[in-house]
Amino acid sequence: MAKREDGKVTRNRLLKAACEVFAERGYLNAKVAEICRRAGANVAAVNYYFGDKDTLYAEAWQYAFNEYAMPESLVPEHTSPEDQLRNYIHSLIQNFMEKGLQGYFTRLYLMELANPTGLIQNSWHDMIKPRRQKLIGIIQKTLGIETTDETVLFCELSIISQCRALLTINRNDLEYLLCQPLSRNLIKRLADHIACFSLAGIRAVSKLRSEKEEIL
Amino acid sequence: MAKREDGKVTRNRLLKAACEVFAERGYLNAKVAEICRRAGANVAAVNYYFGDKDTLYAEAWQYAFNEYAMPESLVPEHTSPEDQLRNYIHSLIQNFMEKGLQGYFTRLYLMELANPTGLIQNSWHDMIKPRRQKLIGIIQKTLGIETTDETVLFCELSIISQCRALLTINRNDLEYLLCQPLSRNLIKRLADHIACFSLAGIRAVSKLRSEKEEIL
Amino acid sequence: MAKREDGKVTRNRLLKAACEVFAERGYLNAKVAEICRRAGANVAAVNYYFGDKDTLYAEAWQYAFNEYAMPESLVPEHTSPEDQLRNYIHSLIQNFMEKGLQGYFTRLYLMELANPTGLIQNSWHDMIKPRRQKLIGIIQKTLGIETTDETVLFCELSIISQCRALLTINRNDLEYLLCQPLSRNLIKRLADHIACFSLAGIRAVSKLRSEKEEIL
Amino acid sequence: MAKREDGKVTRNRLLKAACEVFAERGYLNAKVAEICRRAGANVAAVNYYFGDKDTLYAEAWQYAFNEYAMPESLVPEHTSPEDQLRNYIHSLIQNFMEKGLQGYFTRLYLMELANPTGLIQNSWHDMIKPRRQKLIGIIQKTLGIETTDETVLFCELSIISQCRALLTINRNDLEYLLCQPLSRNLIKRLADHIACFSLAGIRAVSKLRSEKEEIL
DNA sequence: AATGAATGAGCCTTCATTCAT
DNA sequence: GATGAATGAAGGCTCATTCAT
Repeated sequence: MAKREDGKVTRNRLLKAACEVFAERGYLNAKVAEICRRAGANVAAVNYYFGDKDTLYAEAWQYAFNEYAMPESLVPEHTSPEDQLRNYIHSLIQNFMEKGLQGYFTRLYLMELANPTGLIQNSWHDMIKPRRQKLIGIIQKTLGIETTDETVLFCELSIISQCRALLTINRNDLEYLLCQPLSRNLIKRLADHIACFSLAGIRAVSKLRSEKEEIL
Repeated sequence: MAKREDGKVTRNRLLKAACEVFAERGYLNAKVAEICRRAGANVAAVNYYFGDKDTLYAEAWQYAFNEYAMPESLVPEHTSPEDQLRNYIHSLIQNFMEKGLQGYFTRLYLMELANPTGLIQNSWHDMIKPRRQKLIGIIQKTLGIETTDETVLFCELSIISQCRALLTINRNDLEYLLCQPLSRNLIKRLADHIACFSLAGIRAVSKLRSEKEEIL
Repeated sequence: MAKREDGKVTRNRLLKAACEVFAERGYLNAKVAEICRRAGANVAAVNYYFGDKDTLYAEAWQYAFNEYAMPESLVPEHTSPEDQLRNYIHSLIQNFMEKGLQGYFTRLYLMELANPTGLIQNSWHDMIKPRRQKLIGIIQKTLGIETTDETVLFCELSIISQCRALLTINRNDLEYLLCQPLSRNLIKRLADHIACFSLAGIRAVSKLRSEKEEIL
Repeated sequence: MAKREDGKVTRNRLLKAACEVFAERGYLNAKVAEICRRAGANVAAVNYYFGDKDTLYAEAWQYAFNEYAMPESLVPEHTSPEDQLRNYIHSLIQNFMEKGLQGYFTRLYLMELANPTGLIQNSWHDMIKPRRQKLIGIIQKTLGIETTDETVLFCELSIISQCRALLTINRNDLEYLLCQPLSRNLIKRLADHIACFSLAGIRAVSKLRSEKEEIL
């Protein structure tokens, strides 16, 4: 019985190590040998437990999502939509920028976006869905509508894009662009900026939308 | 059988093939052998003309930038800042979305962002600089200031991020997010959205900035 | 078909084959593939066990030194310095000339001298040290001194040079120079000659040295 | 007519460059590309003028011998055999140790000894012969005999070996062995040592020889 | 006569995977 | 159930050589 336990333990250590290495290096640069080494397991362990590298990758994705992904209840309910948006953006950006276990999922996500391996297409949308709902809800409240039309989706895209860009860019380039070193405070100011910028944006396109509708 | 071409001819064929393959597969997945094959040259051709894969990569970047990148004079002068911003965003996005096979530069750019090879750091900033100047100028005019303080750079980042995101995402995912197929018209509407959204954003943070200054 | 040997077995076969090939062909001409072939192993075996060709080379050196080098106790104690010197030279030369295929170490040594790879500099002096001590001791006794001044080192160099030269020269050239085929007896006479020649040499420079000292 | 001249000029520049590079790096490490570069000629020049690398090597040997080898009349006649031997050794060692054009031949010679390419076996002995005669003559005079028996050849070997060893060893190792940095003065003292050491050696084996003959 | 473009054979190394134990 | 030994396919690079001009 102890042995069966050991099996699961090793398997989990492999998954954790896989998240680390895939997140740090991307799929191609990640070496199964290193994953095994970090997991304290044999070189053959990956093939033994998962069959091959591809399968390990897909399972690591799931694992990362379950273990590290942004907590569901990251946005306090019962506050104004404006505050909710600000909160959402802040928590998203902090999640991006801070090193640590919670960053794995976002990194994997990013890596996959830029270099699609085609190995996780099945689970991709399902994993993303709950997060989207939250943001879309906030946008709808801000706009004062309940439908999910093009305008809402465009706003979602604008907000997500601004947040995601901070991770897409490597630290050096970001510091070069902003002409100052990254600090906790800078990140906070950036989040404030994005919230303010986006809130105004939402409202502006809201007007545009109303005008269009009136015409129709 | 056309041997002994001008030398430059083969070299250019290699560069073109390199752009294709690097853009399609990324640096690691790109095989020197395939580049040579596509260029109709011998496996040793890359070494002969460029020394090694790294150098070829850097030169392909330059080549892609020169051949395919957005034309310098993309924004008509003598219009209102609002129109200039709209124009800038439209041309940027169209460049991203419509070039089809010829969007090599943007693809290379993206790949490098996600998986920095560190091989083009020297030329990187130089290639980007003129484009930035243009956008920063527009933002300054919109804000009615001439300095390049944090607020300006934040706005630049917000705008660029929204545009770039459209390429970060692969076509299928984008269509999934927006719940409709990509069309010329959709792209136009998206550009309009980003312009409107951002213009309002700039103005909003402008106010914030003025308020801050008054306090100081 | 004897797969899954102890691991050490294959490793040792590789080391032995490496000694052979490096000794026969020198570092550059030695091909990893041939070493593996001779060891009955896969091309990747060298990488598996040693990481790369350089490390294999360094380890082969150690192996050759341990396996084939001249036995420590080559000189009987408690005899006159003259006899000891004669013994030392005889055993050194015999070691050089007679070991046939097993003279790996001396061959490697020579190859390295002529084409320094810089890969064994660390172990080099350590491996040589004990042998030197023995000879230096004999020379000191012959000179009747205990210090290790320049004169002693010059004598060491003279003696070692004469012995080593017999290996520096290939067999054909040596036979050409001496106008007779190499035989056990010729080697013996050569060793006698070097011993006699050197003994007289040591004594001569000894006198020179005493005279110098008197002047000072 | 000027063109035919150019051909010979280039050919000679190639030979000179080949001597340099072969002497510096040995046959295997020498790259034809570098030889051509140093000669200011095309990559294909070696093959054009000499057919292949091997032939160039052989011709470079001849060239080095003719151009750089020790001058015939290096030993003043009409002095005592002792002085002649001292002179011979001094000039030989200086020839070895000093960098410069004259060192090429000796270096090529050495390289070939340690890593026989088998490409110059034909000319080898012929090129060496005149130098040997000079030394053998001196030894014979010192021994007071005219025959070239084994004893004479052994002495020749002993002397040459000591001199050659100074080049066989790389500078660092030599300084390590002698516990002091190489200086012009040290080289002079070494040459003195070898002369003194060898003179005594010759005389000692001379006695041995006489005794042997008496027995016979 | 001489050159620069182009080639191909071969080498070292990497790495996911397999297999006997 | 799990491991360490062993493999093979493939990649980047070197370099002497060839060939059309």
